[in-house]
Amino acid sequence: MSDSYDAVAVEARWQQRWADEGTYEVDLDDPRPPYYVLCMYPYPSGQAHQGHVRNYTFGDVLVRYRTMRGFAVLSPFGFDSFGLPAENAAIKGGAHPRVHTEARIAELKQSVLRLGAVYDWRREVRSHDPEYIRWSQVIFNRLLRAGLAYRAQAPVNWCPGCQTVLANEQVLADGTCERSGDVVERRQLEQWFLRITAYADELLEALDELDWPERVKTMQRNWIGRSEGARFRLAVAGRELGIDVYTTRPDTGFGVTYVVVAPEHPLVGALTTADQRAAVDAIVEEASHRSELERTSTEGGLEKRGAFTGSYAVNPFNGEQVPVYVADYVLAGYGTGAIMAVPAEDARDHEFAVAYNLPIVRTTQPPDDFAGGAYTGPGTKINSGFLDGLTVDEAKARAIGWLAQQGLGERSVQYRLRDWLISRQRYWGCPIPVVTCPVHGIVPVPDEQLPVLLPDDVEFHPSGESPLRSHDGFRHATCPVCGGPALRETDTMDTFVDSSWYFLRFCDPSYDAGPVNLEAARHFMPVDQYIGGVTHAILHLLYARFFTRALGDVGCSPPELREPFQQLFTQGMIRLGGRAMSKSKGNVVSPNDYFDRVGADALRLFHLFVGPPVDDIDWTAQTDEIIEGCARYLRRVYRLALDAPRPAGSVPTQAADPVATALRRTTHQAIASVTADLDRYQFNTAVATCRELTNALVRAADAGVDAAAVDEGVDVLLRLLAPLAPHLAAEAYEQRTGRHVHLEPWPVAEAALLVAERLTMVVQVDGKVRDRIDVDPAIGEQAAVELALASDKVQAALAGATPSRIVARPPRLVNLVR
RNA sequence: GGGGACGUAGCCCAAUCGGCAGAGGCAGGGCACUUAAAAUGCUCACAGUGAGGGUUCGAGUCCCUCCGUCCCCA
Repeated sequence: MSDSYDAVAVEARWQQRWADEGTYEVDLDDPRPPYYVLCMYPYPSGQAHQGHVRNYTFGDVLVRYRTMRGFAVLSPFGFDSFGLPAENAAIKGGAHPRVHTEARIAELKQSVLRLGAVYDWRREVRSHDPEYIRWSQVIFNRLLRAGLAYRAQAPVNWCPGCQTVLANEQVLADGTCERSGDVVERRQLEQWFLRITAYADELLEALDELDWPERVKTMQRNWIGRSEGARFRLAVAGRELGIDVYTTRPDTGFGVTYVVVAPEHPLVGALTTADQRAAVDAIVEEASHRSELERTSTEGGLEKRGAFTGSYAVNPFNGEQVPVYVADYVLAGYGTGAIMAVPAEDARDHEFAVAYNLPIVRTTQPPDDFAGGAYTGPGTKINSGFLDGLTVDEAKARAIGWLAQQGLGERSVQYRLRDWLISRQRYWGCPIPVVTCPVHGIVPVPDEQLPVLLPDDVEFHPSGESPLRSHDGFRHATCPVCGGPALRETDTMDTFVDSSWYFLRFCDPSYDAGPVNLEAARHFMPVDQYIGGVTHAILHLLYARFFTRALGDVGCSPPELREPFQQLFTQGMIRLGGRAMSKSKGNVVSPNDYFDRVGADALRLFHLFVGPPVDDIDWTAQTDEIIEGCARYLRRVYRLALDAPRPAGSVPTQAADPVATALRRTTHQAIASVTADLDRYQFNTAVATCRELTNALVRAADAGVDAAAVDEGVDVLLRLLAPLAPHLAAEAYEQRTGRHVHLEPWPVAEAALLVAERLTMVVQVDGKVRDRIDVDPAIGEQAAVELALASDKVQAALAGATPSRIVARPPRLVNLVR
């Protein structure tokens, strides 16, 4: 039964062989040009899910394809092994996070191996490894010394149920904690920050040069949120106080009819008069319970979300006194935490003004058909004193100049981006390596004493409080400066820190003179192809870009390396029942069942074939049938490879055998087409082309077409399939030729065979197809028109009329217009 | 509310520059092989491109409006 293909056995054998022979291990001294392919390293959640399969399949296709193209492809793998789920499991009575995590890693790794995706496993990195912790902490120390890490008070998301600060993404849209469901509060706490804002401009500008999806670049631009405007000081009537405001619309200064300060603004107390105290306090109290999202939304109106402080500010533009309000729609963290409100030209100010009966003065003339409300478009300035008659843009510049001249303010650039809060009151993360000494204050733990490791003998409290706080052995340390007693920092780092530099560590993961081997990083970086989910479009990718720059600037990485990921590819999501497939939603479909039933190649082929890699896919009732069809196709290829005639001399010439040449044409066109598709991530059409070639070869073999031409086609087919269905291609190729397909060069198309011998030229009369004529592809315009006019069908359609216009696009089309 | 992407056979998807709407597949019908079934092979049908308008000799492709789905920002 030579025809039967046992996918499971064959796949296991080749996986073993690639590992044993180190087929995909590369080193610094490799003479081939380097190429770095990387899939985002996963959080180890146990068995792989289809999203992993999709991701690693795409990556593996590129690794194998680039290898056949002659590159030394660096393809490492690792695990983002710190994080909340493991700790939450421990709190609920599960195993210790380390035990839990390592079991999950083993499971996930098993799935990845069975997928047949190839990695240089010598380079495996795991965030919770002591060596990785050590170097993360060294990096922290460097950033601290350079002033890029600092400690400060900041308003944070505090979950009273979990007794910890939450990251923004752990707060649900309704302002509750994703874990406990408690309403998240805003609190002022001392936290560690990384100064990503120092790189805001650079991170923004460099986006232009990146070969990334436009969508992702746009998201990053919005996230950084650069805006230009003015910052100036408003005097408070009758008081020795000034309120600093920031505005992107200094041209609207004459339309300011009130001023708003954020509930957390430091001047709230001073501005509030005795009779307004109760109302203001109520707003401040309420705002502390609302999420930022709720506060900046106008959903449900702005009534009851602000209060008059009792104070008045002076509008410097016209000298009028305007009331100062406290309202939750102004955030303390953006700009100066206070705004000049222009209800005529800002939607939220307008809504607030209507709700509180405040005056509205237009300063830009809206168009005649304007429906009313706030007008934010361009136009001529009105009611604006010295700005009258100017355009909005002219007025902005003039207003800023005037403010500066008066000594009131200046041009100012603001970013929406804030510094990165990395403190987590959690156990399962990289400890922040500092101690607090009563004499010397905050002191970093010296490099030679690193790593500061997590103690294993801890108890997890259902309250959610970090076990490090109550672990005396960890908590009590000695001051590195004086040797006296000191308290160790118990906060750990956000896991996004770990994932911000792992790609640099992969270049030489055993390097022990620093976090990054500069020579290896210069050799392999930047990552040529980075592949992952679009869910990381903002945070991970922005942090990684920041780290790459910051590490270079503090001497931990090549300083000339500014961008980590040259080319980014973001794959689509997998949905089941209309929702994203994810473990937390409990709707995952395990790949392991498919490995057992139809083999990894069939599942890979499905993911490649079902649609464009960027598109989301739906896992439906039809999915299993398509996968079954992929398995059927692979068996068909295997039979073809075993049954097709072996070479019998060289391929015949065109003149000697036109049928064989037609087959060769199909073969070589397939090479060109698949090559172009793989270069553009169009895996679905690459598979379609392979199937087309297969159909042609099966027919040709059955019809007894020249054996050498069929043999050439089968040889090419198996090489084209090698990146897509690596086990089957390897097995079939070895059976047929005795050689290892993954060590073969990628096929090259013969240019002469890419041009069709004959083409069908369409002849239209008045745009309607009237005839199709077989022509030489090199036909000239005149000859094409002559042929068209010679057609009986065309003459019949013309009905004796002479064309008034002839559009000739040889060799494809001639259109005769009456 | 603002910005963006998408909408092609029953279903998933193709269609370089605006030039024959169909490459590939799933499901379905028929036929061959078979005692039968499975497996395999061959074969057939199925849409005029969400709706409407515009530009053009010619529009799935470009422009406008509307509908629907998804994403981002508020």
